[in-house]
Amino acid sequence: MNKQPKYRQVADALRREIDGGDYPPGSRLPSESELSARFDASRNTVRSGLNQLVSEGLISSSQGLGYEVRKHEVFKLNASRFENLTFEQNGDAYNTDVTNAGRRPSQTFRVEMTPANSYVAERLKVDGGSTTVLRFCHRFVDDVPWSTQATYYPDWLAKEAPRLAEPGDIAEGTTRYLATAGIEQIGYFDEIATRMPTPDEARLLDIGAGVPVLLWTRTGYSDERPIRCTITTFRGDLNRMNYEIGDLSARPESEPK
Amino acid sequence: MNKQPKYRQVADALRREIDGGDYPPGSRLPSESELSARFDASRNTVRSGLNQLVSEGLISSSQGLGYEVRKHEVFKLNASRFENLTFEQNGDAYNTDVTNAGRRPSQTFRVEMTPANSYVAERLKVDGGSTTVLRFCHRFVDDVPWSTQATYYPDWLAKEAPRLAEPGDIAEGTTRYLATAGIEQIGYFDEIATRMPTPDEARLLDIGAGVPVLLWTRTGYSDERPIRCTITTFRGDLNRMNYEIGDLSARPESEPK
DNA sequence: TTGCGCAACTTGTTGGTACAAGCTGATGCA
DNA sequence: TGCATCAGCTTGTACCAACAAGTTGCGCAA
Repeated sequence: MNKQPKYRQVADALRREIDGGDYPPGSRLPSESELSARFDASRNTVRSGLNQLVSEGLISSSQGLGYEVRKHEVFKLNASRFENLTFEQNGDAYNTDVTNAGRRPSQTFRVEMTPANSYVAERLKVDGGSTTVLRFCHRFVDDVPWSTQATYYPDWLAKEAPRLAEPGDIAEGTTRYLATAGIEQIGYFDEIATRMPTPDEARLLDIGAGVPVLLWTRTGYSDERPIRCTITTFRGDLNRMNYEIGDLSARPESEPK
Repeated sequence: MNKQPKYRQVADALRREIDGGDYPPGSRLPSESELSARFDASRNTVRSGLNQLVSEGLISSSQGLGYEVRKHEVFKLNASRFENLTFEQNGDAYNTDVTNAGRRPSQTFRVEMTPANSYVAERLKVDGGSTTVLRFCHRFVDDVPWSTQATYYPDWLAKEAPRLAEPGDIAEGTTRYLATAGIEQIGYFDEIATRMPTPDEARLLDIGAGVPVLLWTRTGYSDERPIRCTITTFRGDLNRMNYEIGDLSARPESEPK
């Protein structure tokens, strides 16, 4: 006989049907009571099964509406080209990338002075708790929260490049501005991790249960020392990071889907 | 008043206490009935709250034992050095990396012929369903499942380098073997994504609920065309990927923790 | 025609109960 | 002493009930 618990049978059956295309992305699942009748299980048991799929990120639910099959269009971010070392873009690579994809970018922005936490302090090689300039972006694509980006600059750098600590955009791009101030960024160290979002992140990025975040930390170096640390938090279901290494001339223009 | 539902209050309180160190990694939480008394909530409500923390990956539960605070030591993988273009390692970068970290690596290995799925076919620029050689690794660190790695080689390459399709290791490393066969890998395209594991992946990697997987796809190119596609699936809680770009001479040897 | 409000659906929350199943230590028999 | 068993803890599964709260559309009143 079937020794799987009933709630898991429900989850497995629905997962198969979703994967098989019976319920395409964006469509609605039958209601809990219908499923309850179909599987001859109590509403609680059906809910357990649905909950499983929610925490796998396959479906989402809203009160009064029902369960919907999640649609996920991933957005590709070419990290090795993102701020190319030879071709310095003017900082809004995000804007051009999103616009090129036919989507509408928007963002909120703020600047503040804040003590470095241990994670940032370690990467900037400054003392924990010492002051840093934080430039923070909250980015949207078609008004859907997409990512948050926090860039920390060490105190000594803000003294040499005072516009860093002023509110408002730096039109020519911070990297280029720093170059005019004599600080040239010649290398990066990228770290990529994933985990489930904290409640704060889930709120900021409007992440439902079952969607992990992709954490991207980029530490930029001059020829002497680290000059910035950028921590970007992406919705894991909507983003993919790409790196090109070496000679890819054999690679055609069209990227894999 | 507090308008948060009770099960969330339970989750938030416990999360604070775990983050605050009241329950260090590896320690056990009070039992459901104790928590039920403490929060003046039913066992079901407490279970909902605990379930929340499980799906955040913060705790795990086992029948008969109780709830345990998860410990997570991340393992750093330097992807840009992993198979350096100038310094060809002999393929077991994984073994040396793990051994250097004072851990014990082990793996199972198999070779098979398999039709390419659309994901692989797109990257190898072959027809969907055409035959590929699959070399598959299931890797462990200290007997804990760590990652699975599936490398697909196109059919035409297996004809030029027949040892690819033979079972058993290629001692000098596949990259080096391919070079002797006149196939030189001169560039990579890396894609990194994250999502919740499928039930299969959860089983293979022994992933509890609430832990995402990190997906790393590396497509290797010769000067003419793609020659391999490696798909690595990591436990997201135990791994972090690093990339070095540009000149990092200013970066000291010691990596950030 | 327009718009308000309610009925009838949906999921969300919380309580209860019962039994199954896994783990641990104590007890007692050989 | 050594080992089997069992009591008493733990979480896992499954059911029931009731009400809260969000959404939708129908129908009636202005």
